[in-house]
Amino acid sequence: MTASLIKDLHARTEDFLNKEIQVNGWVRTVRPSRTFGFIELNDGTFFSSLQVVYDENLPNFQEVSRLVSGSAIRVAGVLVESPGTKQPFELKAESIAVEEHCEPDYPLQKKRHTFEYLRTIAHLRPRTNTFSAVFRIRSAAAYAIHKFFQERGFVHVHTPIVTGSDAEGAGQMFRVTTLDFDKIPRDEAKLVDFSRDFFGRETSLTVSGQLEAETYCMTFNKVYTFGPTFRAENSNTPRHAAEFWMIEPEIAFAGLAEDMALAEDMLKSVINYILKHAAEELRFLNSFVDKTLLERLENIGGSDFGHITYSEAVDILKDSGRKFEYPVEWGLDLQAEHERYLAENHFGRPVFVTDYPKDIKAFYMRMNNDGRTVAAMGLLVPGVGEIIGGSQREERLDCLEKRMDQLGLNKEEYWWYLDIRKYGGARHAGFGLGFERLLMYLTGMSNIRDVISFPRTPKNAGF
RNA sequence: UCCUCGAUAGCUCAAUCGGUAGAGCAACCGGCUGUUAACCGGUAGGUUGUAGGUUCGAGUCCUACUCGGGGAGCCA
Repeated sequence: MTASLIKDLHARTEDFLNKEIQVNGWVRTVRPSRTFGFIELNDGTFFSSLQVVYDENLPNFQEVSRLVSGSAIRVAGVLVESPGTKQPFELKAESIAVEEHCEPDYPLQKKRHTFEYLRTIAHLRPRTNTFSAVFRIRSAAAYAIHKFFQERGFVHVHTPIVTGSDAEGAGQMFRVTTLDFDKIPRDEAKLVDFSRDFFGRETSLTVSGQLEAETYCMTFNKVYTFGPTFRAENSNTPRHAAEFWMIEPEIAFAGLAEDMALAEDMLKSVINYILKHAAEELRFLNSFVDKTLLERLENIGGSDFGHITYSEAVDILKDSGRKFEYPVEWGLDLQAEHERYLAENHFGRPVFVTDYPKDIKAFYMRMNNDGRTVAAMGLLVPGVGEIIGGSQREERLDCLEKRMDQLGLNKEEYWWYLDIRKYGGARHAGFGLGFERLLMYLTGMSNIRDVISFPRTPKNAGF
């Protein structure tokens, strides 16, 4: 007999009820009595477990009653309606074969563990309710993002992980090398001779696929990337990881307004997909992790995101009457406390902030007509902070070159990026979405380390 | 990297003024005829994060380090 999936038992119960079936899975808990007992069985296909009822007619009744949580078993029996109130049906076992016993020092218990402890057993934590919910949602959200872009004609571009550009400008980079650290080759000036390294030049892990994505945007009109990104910043916060996944769409013949509309549509689409396809998981997270989660996600579909300019944000903060630790002054970047006030107190929903002063933003952002702000946007979200950063890109070659000169950037390093402006460059815009930050918003988890399977943070790459 | 708080049994925590280590859960043994964080009884389980120091005596006070939480910076 082929094994049935617990997911299907829930989806098409009538097809299985009162029939002989087999289910393979892992024991979550056993509750034995003298002549019978219950097993919570989880097969990984569905959030909820299946209750198995067994009794002393099993030849291996004693062995089954002593099963340690975590053991892998195969159960054959009849699916029947359950007299208990916590589950609609249960499996009346006719035989239980032990696939593999679990050692008694199994670290997971039937009670609550702290997330901090579970991080030390990252290889086992997906077996807990919370993490199985988080990682199933992660999978569904990734699919929902591809679905959203593919259905709108976006081309998925795989931009390189290893990059030769040392000036992508988004942060500290991890170096990629095969040089022997005990015998580093040096040139006449005693500098490291990267011409003898694997790629014949200095290389690093990417901090963004945006510049490469822009080039494909000028071919396919609408493109997106979805891949790993690496930042060697010594950031020790619940919102930063050294390795994370980023989604970066880029659209041609479009400006900042279209860019923001795209971001809003995408977020709403992903949220609606998750509400529909991960309902069990969201219900669980709503009761045990964040009591406001479902309400927040359900409300977002019907509400429009806020829109303010940076200048308006400064005015709102100044007029708020709030005492902030950091000063609010036009030209200074918004601090975390300011962003929180805007998203959580003033708007109470996601809000786009646009048109930042040029001096606090990247060189490639399009200069506005006022000459002192750029067409940039950030999406602030309650509880997480900045989840998206984007801009209309500077498509005018002379403006871009002038800006690079002002900032002292080496134009030769960017020759191919500048070429795009020479050869039929068009207006275009895009943004970067931190996938883990989106997941924090979707799950209510408050630490980025708990929404990525094996998190890499400063001093932590043990798995 | 800075500020701040913390580290005690496998896990979650307690230990009064500095006086010599305690509970629940897990494990193990036994009981229980519908449980669902099952329940009841028992057994075992400790170099109190590491290294120093003060003291007759340190889980408790001091110093350094390691790791972790929260806040900040950098950013997504």
